[in-house]
Amino acid sequence: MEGSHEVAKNTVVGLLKAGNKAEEHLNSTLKAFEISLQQFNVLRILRGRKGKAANLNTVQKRMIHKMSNTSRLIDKLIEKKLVERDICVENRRKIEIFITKKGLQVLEDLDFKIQKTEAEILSPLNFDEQKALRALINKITLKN
Amino acid sequence: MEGSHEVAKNTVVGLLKAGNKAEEHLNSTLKAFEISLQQFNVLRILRGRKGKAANLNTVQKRMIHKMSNTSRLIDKLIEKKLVERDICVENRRKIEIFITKKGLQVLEDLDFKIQKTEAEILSPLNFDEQKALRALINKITLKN
DNA sequence: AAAATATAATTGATTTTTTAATTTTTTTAT
DNA sequence: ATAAAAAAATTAAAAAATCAATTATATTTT
Repeated sequence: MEGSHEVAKNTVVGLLKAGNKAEEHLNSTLKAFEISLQQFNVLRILRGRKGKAANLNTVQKRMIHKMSNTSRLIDKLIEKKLVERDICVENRRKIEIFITKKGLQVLEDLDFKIQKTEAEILSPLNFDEQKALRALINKITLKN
Repeated sequence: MEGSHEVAKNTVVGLLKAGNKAEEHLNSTLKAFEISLQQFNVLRILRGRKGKAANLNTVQKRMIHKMSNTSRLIDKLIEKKLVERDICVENRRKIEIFITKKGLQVLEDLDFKIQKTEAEILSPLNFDEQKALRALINKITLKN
């Protein structure tokens, strides 16, 4: 019988590899648009807010990355005029971030290509397997 | 019924998050040892060779990262006396990398802690779920 | 055999990421 | 009301990763 830790080890290593493979695929699709995966994620988060602003804290929590990095990442997006930043009036420590028209446009241009890339990443799995994978992964990430 | 692309999208995002979460956990365990996850991976790859040397090319292929980075990563490990590098005699373009006694010792000291961390990462899943996850993930990464 | 091409690894320059410290504002405690 | 602590974001310094160019050796072609 297979050692329980052997399974855990392989699974974790596999998780790292799969995540990195996905990242690589996506990054190569985004490269032509001169946008990084992290920048793309921020844009998608902001689009998801349907016009409402998000503060950095919120964005950062939904992302995988460190706050100080998110801060600079937003700087880059501002330089590219894809988002805007305001100081929050109720709490001047906070900032509010909006996606611009141009940002929305870039996302629209990207949508189909990213969709294809995502399909490609998961192409070895059929629909039910994809759902099963999602369920298992969600257990890991949503916990705690 | 759920849109097929919606599933793919969520699954890929989940994959990225899960991978990053795992990386974070592992890095925080490794931090006390002043070793990065990538360095740790190289050490494990070398240990897996049971005394035989590996050339950079081989190490790099098993890793996720770029060759030029692997090169410098090895430099760091050499500085720490965890590995050694020789020029390959049959083909002087290649190099051969060995793990040292000290490197093996560090890995041994780490083994149990990493094992615990891996278990922790996967703690929301039972044994069968872990095996299922591993199988699905392997389909993704082993393909092509 | 010499020139051209390919392979393996390294190096330099730049960009990203991380860690730690700092600034600004708000909240809490005295 | 003032001082201390906490929260939100930024910045500086250091480490790691990426991209492109370079060096050194080996292989292939003419």
